[in-house]
Amino acid sequence: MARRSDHTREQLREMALSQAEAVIVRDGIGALSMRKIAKAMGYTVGTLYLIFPNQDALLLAVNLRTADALHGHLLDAIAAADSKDELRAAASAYIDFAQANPHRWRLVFELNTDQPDQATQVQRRVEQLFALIESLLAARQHALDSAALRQTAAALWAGVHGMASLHVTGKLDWAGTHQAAGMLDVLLDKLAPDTATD
Amino acid sequence: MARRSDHTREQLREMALSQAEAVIVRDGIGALSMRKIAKAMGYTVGTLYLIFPNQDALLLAVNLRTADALHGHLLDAIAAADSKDELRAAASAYIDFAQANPHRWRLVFELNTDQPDQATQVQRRVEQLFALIESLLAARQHALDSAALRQTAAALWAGVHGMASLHVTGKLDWAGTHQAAGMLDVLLDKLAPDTATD
DNA sequence: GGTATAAATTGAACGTCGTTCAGTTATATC
DNA sequence: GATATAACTGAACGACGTTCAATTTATACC
Repeated sequence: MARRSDHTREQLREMALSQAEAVIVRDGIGALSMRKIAKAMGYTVGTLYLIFPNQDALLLAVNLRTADALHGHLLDAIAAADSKDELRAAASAYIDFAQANPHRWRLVFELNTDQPDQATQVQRRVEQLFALIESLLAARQHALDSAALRQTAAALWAGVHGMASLHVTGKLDWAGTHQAAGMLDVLLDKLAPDTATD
Repeated sequence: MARRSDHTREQLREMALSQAEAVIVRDGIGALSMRKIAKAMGYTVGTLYLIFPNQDALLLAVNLRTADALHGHLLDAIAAADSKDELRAAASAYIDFAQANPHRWRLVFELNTDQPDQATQVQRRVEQLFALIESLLAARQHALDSAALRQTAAALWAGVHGMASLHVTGKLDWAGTHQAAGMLDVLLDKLAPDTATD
C-alpha cells in the first residue's frame, strides 16, 4: 500500500465535495467543472475520477449533503419553535433555506441522472422531509384519517415547495419578506388550521 | 439582396425552434446542441448564429413558445369546463401539461439566463398565467379584497405548480391519476371554496 | 540499504461542445 | 459579363467530461 500524498480517500472526497459546493454557492452549477474542482483541491482531474466515477455521481453526493443540511435546518427551526408554531416554523425554514442557498437547493430538484443507485438516496432524503411535515401536521389535525392526512400534507408541502421554487427561479417576486409570510399564512390557515384542544 | 436557399429568416427561425423542440421532447435538454439543430435543419452551425445570437437566446425562444402553448392549453380547458369548474379545470390542465411535456415544461422554469431582454418576455407570460388564475379565483370569491385575492391566488398557484414540479422531477410520486386529483381537491376545496350564490 | 511491488497521481489524448469569422458561393442589378 | 451584397460554410479556438498509459512515490521484504 503506497500513499503519495497525505490525504486519504475520505479526505479527498470531503475536499472535492466542499470545493464543489464553494463553486456552486459562488457562481452556480453552470460554472462548475471537474478540472476546476481538482485544481481547487490541489490535484489533477484524474484523481477526481479515482473517487467519483463521473461528474453526476459527484453532484449527487453534493445533493445528499444539501438535503441533509436542509433537513437539519428544519429540525433546528422546529426545536426553536413553540409547539403550536412548529409547522409554520418548518415551512418558513424550508423557504429560508431555498432563498439562502438558491444554487444548491435548485441542484437538488433540477439534477436528473440515469444512475438509480444514488438517485434513490436523494429520493429517500426527500421522503424523510415529507414524513417530517406529515408528522407535524398529524400533531395538529387529530381528526384526519391517515389517507386524508397524507393528502393534506402533500398539498401543503407542494404549496411550500412551489413558493420556494417559483421564487428562487425568479418566476414569482414578492416584495419584502411579509408577502412570503402572507402566502404562508394563507396556506397554513386554510390547509392546517390549529385544531388542538389545549 | 441575394438568397441562396429557399428559406427566409423567418422560416429558418421556425425550423430551428421546431427541431430544437423535437430534440428536447425526445431526449431532454441535455441532448441538445447547436450543431444537432443545424444538421436537423439541413444547415451548418454558422447559419444558426445568423438567427440567434447564442444558444441561450434560442432556448429562451423555445420557452416563449412553450409558455404560449401552456397558456393556450389552460384557455382550452377553461373553455370546455362548466363555469363552476373553471378553476379546477385550469389547475388540472396545468398539471396535465407538465406531465405531458416534462422536458419543455422544466426548461421554462429551470433555464436561467443573464440577458434580461428575452427573460422578461418569459416572465410576462408567467405573469399572464398568474393573472388568469387570479381572475378565475375572483369569479368565485366575491368577498375577498384585492390584497387577499392576490395572496390566495399566489398560494393556490404555488400549490399547483409545486405539485407539477415535484412530480415532474421525480420527487413526489403519486400512484395513478386519482392521487393527483385528490391533492388538487384538497388545495381547491380549502383555498378556493365555491362561494357563488347562484 | 537495496529492490520489487503496488498504490497514488499525472497529464496528454479523444470526441464534443458553444462560438467566431475569414472565406466561399449564389443571387440581383446594371 | 462585371460588380456588389447577402447567404452560407467550415475550420479554428478554448473549455468541457472522460480515459488510461506512463510516471512517481511509499511500503514490504530480504
